[in-house]
Amino acid sequence: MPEGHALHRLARRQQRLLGGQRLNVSSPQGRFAHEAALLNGMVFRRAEAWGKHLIHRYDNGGASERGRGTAVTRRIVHIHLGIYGAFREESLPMPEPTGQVRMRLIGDEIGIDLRGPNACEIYTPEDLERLVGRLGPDPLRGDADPEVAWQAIKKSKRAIGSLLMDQKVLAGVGNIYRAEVLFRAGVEPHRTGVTITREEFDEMWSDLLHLMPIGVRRGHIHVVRPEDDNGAPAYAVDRPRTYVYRRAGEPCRLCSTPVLTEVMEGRNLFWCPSCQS
DNA sequence: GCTAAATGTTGAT
DNA sequence: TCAACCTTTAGCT
Repeated sequence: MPEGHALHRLARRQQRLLGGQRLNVSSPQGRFAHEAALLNGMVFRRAEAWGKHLIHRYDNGGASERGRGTAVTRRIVHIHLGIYGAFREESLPMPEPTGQVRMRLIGDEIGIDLRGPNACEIYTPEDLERLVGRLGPDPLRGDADPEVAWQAIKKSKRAIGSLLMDQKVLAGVGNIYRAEVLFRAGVEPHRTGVTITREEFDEMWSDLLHLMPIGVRRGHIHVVRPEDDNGAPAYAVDRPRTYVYRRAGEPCRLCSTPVLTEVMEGRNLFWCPSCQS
């Protein structure tokens, strides 16, 4: 599930479920065992997301109250779910792990298992600085500066469909938001960055500011306007959520032209050749 | 019940 | 350009 909205949603939820608690940390699978041993018994302080990256912050809790001489130990965990990675919450007592559980966190009232992540590792503050330094603005973070993305796009000869997926240009946008934002802005995905007007960029940026928080709230990407539902009743559970993503060959929801598909940046891109030019 | 593909990134070749 | 990650789901049968 992980485009940026999913990671921000996870960060909020984990902060709420585990924040301030002393955790039991383990790695039933073993691949994170050494690191888990270092974290075990520490206090989970914060969870936050930068683009598709999730950061957990721990400290050893209460050391500062004991006066000088007691060093506060802090640790940072960096998690990237990749395509397969997923968290699962379990009520206590935790069931025996099924499958490959890379990291198991047990708090006061709930446990969380992490499976199949692309990355799960301990970070130094410098590692985190380096990560954040190479990410473009994240529309879900209040401090995001769209100028950084615009400067990268306006002088690039790469396709806008590639640029939107590039985490150095925009952090948190993935294959679904790429296709849908281009559709909603009427921009043909093969156009190079230099051909994108400031107005088009502004439209896509503000659309991301609008759409991604909806993704965070709902837990999935939903970008189809009610008036484009083709009469689907408001109570329908399976209302269409995307205009073009994964709709190759199907009629465009606006003009009925068959949706096209092609691999761009190693991922399947979808667009309407009539609505996007 | 089985197979293929999937919202992503890194590091080796 | 490709393997790794190794779960989940959609779409068949």
